[in-house]
Amino acid sequence: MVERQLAVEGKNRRDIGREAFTARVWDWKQHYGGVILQQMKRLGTSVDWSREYFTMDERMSRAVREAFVRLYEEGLIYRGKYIVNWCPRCITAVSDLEVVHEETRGKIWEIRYPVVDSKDEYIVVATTRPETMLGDTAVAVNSADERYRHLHRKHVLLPLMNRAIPIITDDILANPEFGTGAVKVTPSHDPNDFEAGLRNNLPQIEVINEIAQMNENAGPYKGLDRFEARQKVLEDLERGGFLVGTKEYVVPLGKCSRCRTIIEPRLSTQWFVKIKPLAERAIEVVEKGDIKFVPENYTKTYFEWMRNIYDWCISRQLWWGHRIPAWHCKCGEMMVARQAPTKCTKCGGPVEQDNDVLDTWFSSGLLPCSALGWPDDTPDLDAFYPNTLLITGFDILFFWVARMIMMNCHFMRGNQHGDVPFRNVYIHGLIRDAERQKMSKTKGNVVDPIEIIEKYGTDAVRFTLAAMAMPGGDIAFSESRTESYRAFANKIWNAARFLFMNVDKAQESGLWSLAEFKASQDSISSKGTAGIKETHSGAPSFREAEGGPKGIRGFKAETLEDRWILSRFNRVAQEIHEALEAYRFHEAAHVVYHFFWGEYCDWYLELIKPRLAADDRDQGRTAYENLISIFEGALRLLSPFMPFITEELWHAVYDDQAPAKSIALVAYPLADSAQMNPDAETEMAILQDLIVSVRNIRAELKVEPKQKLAIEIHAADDIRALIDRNRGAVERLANVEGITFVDRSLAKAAGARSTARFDVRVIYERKIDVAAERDRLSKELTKLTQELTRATGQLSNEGFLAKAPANVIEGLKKRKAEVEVLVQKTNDALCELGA
RNA sequence: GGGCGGUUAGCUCAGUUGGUUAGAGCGCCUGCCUUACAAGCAGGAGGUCGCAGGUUCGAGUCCUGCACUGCCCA
Repeated sequence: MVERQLAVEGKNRRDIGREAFTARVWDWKQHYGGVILQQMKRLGTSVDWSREYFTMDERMSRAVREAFVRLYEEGLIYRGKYIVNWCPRCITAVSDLEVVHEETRGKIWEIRYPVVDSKDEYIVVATTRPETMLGDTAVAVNSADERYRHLHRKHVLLPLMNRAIPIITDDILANPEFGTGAVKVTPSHDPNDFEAGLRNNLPQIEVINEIAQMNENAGPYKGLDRFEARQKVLEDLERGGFLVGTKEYVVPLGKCSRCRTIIEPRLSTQWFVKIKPLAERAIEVVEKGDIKFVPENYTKTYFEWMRNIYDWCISRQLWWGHRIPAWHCKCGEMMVARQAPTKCTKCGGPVEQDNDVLDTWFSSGLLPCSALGWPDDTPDLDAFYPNTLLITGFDILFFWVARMIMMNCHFMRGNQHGDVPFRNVYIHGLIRDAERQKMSKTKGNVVDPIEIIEKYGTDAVRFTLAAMAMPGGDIAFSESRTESYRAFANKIWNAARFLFMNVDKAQESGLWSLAEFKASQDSISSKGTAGIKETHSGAPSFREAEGGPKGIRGFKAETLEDRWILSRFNRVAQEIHEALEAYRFHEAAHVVYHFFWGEYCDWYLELIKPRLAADDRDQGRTAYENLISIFEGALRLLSPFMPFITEELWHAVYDDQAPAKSIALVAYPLADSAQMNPDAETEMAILQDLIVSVRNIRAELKVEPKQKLAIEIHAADDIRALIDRNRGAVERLANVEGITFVDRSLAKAAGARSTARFDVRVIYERKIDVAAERDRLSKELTKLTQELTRATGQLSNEGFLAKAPANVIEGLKKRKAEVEVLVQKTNDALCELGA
């Protein structure tokens, strides 16, 4: 980024020098590093700010030097002249991972090389990079290729350079099936040719320099840019009659991931980590399950890569980064040391530090232990290593995760709590932009979270991300989802307004006050705060809260809706707990959303309204107690997703006398199975069904919303009793005045609805839309009949009865009975309509 | 070329070890400013789960092939 700024000023890093450049990078870091921290704070991340560190801190540098020196001493770091991916723009080597491959339309040229001492005989080779022929040192053919058998051990004359080069056999490089079966070999400028060159002891002739210009070995082409040279070479080949043909070809081009410049494979002296020994252990720990990936299919990707790994080029010809702790003397001696030597250990002469810096991932790879104080034996290291969980994106699985595993397993070998850097790796999807493009600093398509936060609020943004974070999938950032979760935050706020409005009234009349709620909850905070303390078991931290209180305190389940909401709360707490344990954040978000909006607000608040104003003081007090205690529990459930709004409201619920400094510090709700009540849930479902049915009929009959109507209900005694007990609720929520129970079935009646448990009819004089009703009923009948056929078929299938689990059979029987009733009722209704 | 994933409602996507009626948000249609909330409430329409086979009592879910598509690595 700093280089880019310099480019705008018309400069490059060499113009200003190493020192000034480094200073500018620090400036940049000072400025933008702060921006990132600000973003984290705005996002409400919960981090231990006291342990903040920066890659270039002295602490980190010490760890890096220690790691480098140890690996060097163990023979796992070596220096050598190898072919590397070279970016002629950055003027540095880059690792394999930093090269992006792109398929580009290009050409392939066929060139003939005359055979020495053989008139009119040629070998035709094909290349996509004719300029590299200037550095050719051989032509390779397959030893089994009959076409060239007679030419083994002969030479060809390299056109333009007039240099005799040998014809060699190399079965790895030369594939008889491909093209002419003969290939030119340029050990200095192609990785495969480089290997072949080593196998065959070929000279390495470099013809391209560090900034991709032809050098003195390129003879007349010296000084030309590589692409200009390509044109010139082609022209000269053409003129000399060496160019046989040209074909269109899709060329895989390697480009620099930083600047998109085409990578030039180039020989240079670099530092490497011998990776195989480290990779073996890193594979083993994952195989043994010491480290688990979520989602687990990344394990396969990981193995795939680790088993085909190459030595890691760790040196960079850059100026920003950890400098390689090696010192060179004019006498040729090289010293690798933790402390800078003052003079050469061999000749006593002055020494100079190696100019290269380390690949940034070298220091990042140490992070799990270095951030905790390694190489010192610190209390932090003892307490927190191995870490429980690493959360990251799959795009740096190899860059970072794999290297952390390799390096930490190596340096922490023998650690009493285990050598692995972490137990679990949660790999989240990437947040992509609207076009599903990966966001990146260099591409400049980054959506600034602050902007979205300013538009929708942090809570909405966090909830969106949680709700869309299904394991393994990317998130195409969608503002419409964020919008709906902003509405959710608003819903929570409005629910709170309703509560506090009523609480104020109750407080004024001396009926009830938040102080009573606080008193009933005191025990909540006394036990188990949400477990910050980590264990070496690697268990998620919220497990720690299990010793704490369960369910809802201070709740008096007096009515059906009380028993129902209490049961639902506990079930939801249970579901969220399970979802979070499995890193299924989207499921947890979904469940809590539906609970709060679809159950607490839509039903419980509506049902409890009359009780808040009841004449009976005890009844009123209970209602407030229940209302607030569920709300408080819901806030705790919601707080990890929406920390800001829940924090604010939570303190308000305790009238600013909260039992802890923050909602984040109290126990996360735990389910209490004793507070679950399946009967209440079933009964409530029937009531909801009834209310919805009536609303439904009213909508169809287009009854004026304000007009209350009487209804008739036909149902079995127990259902009748249930409805009777909750008569008020039905009347209010279904906009009904007067409920009559009748003994005759209402299935055939107009303006009626039937379920398996009841028939309900709205008494209304207006004619129903017969055609529409018939349409609806026959559609339903089709569906029901299909279901009945399926169920009957299954239940008469001996295989099913023999093999299916009992509860499934039981359930199906029950359902079949219901469907039979419904088919009957629907048929009756249709008959009545004259169908 | 090798590896991994995706294909479910108009759109964006859920749907864990196969099990009763496949869900959500947005959008759409109808009606409501009902004193918490119009960023809302009530009701509704909309799906042969990519195609073709197979395993099974039972397949959106498992297997094989195909089509289209995305990503990673060479």
